Amino acid sequence: MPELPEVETVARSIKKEFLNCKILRVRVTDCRLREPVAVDYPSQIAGGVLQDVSRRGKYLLMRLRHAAASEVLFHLGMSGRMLLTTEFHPHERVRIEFDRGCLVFIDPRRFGFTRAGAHLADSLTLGPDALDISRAQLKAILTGKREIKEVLMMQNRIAGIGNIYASEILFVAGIHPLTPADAVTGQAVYRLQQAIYHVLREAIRLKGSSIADFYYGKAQQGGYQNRFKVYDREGASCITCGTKIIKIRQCGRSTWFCPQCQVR
Amino acid sequence: MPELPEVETVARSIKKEFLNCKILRVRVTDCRLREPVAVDYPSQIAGGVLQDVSRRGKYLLMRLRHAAASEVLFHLGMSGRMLLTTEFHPHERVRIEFDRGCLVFIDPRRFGFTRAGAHLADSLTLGPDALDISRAQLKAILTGKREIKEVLMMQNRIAGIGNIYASEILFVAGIHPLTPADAVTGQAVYRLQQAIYHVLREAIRLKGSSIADFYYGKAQQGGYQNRFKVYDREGASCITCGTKIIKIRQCGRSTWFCPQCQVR
DNA sequence: CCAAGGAACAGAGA
DNA sequence: CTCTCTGTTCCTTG
Ligand SMILES: [Zn+2]
Ligand SMILES: [Zn+2]
Repeated sequence: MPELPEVETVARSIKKEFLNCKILRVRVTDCRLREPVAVDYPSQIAGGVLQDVSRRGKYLLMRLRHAAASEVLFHLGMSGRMLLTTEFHPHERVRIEFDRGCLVFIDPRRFGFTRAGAHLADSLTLGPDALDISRAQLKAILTGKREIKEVLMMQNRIAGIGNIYASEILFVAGIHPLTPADAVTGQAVYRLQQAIYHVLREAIRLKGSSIADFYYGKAQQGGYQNRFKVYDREGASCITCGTKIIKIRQCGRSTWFCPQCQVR
Repeated sequence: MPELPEVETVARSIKKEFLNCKILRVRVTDCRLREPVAVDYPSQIAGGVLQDVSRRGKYLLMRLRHAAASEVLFHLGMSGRMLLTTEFHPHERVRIEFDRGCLVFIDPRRFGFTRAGAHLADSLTLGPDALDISRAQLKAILTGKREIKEVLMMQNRIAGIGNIYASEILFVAGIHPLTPADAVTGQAVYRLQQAIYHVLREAIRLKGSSIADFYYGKAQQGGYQNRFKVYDREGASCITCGTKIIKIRQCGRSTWFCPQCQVR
């Protein structure tokens, strides 16, 4: 799950719980993530006071005062979660103990990572954030023969969209996922921009999608998984026209769409 | 059971019984396998004459003449068996009636499948067959940090080895199952190649392993289950040094080994 | 530069 | 006793 809406949900829950709280202790239960957790990670952030929590694309950024490192960065990968709990979890990797409670990073598949330092956001080569990309910016990234589905997921062009929301957005925009990016022009650009905004906003409002055991904060579940229009609905009826939803393979990932409503 | 030696045994028994025999009728008793049996499966192979029976990794391949489909492919999954019998079996899924008798595919757990068509073997992304992998080929697949036990079971790297023979082979080679694949070098590669060859050859000679009610052909049993050196022998004494055999969990499967004889 | 595939990883589900 | 799929990203190979 951890695409833009899920990371946004997580960021908000952490901010609500721990803003201005102090980090007492940091425990790295298992450092073997996509990027190994640095040995000095705990000492870099211990003693820090949480000054802000924000999101950049799918990255989570925490700003600290009074710690060696001024920032902590997280990427949740495929299966990463951030829980507010004191209980131990089998796939727990990092535990940050605030004065008001614990924040636990759980990541069964180890595709996520965390890093402490300064100006960490600057090192990320991200395009404009999907939530507030302008129409001109969107138009500018729709270049080349790559398929539009793939381009929507290129974090260096537009940040925050992953495999679930790419399919959902293209359905709402009425655009066929195999369309070359540079063939998305005119009205379609406008529809795409609207679809990106509305799909992501609605998903954030519902606290993201909870599939495969995803939850956030105090083991709460999101609700967008009940609103999927095409994702994981192969063979089911299109909610608009009744045609059977099709699943195809695009650059190693699954894409779902309605062959009737989504034209090239 | 259906790893390389069992599938080889099954292939030989079918070839011996039905080579050049004609398929009179095909009945799909229950099409709900891992991959549903195609509706036109019976019509694709009825009338065919069995020209050859072979094995690719754990797959069974039958070549036909005079039928719409030139090949029939089987994978036995976890619990699949091929019996030469006229009697009905409770977990029977497909029955192929030759002029000389019946071939029945039985699969209680439904993890196997069968498919008719042309060039079916080409669609399988299998590595070199474990029975005739060269030392250079073996060396080439021993890359990455994955554990050697897991790599031996990756069908796209080396085809035919499953959970039973992986443990047996590593014991004979004197290699610890947790060793990273890229740390298996030099003499160990040679020992591994030899172990693969000899363990599988011996198992084929004994008609495979019969556990959990596996049998083949005319309800015959294999004999390799009486030769297991480590598989399913947790707590028993190592046949070489007397140390107690240990069972561990590796990527969701059980692995058995001798902590004394098998070093990293 | 682009495209495609693999690698890293663990669990669920068929 | 099996295989394929999954929310991501990065690297290598043409
Ligand atoms: Zn439709
Ligand atoms: Zn021993």
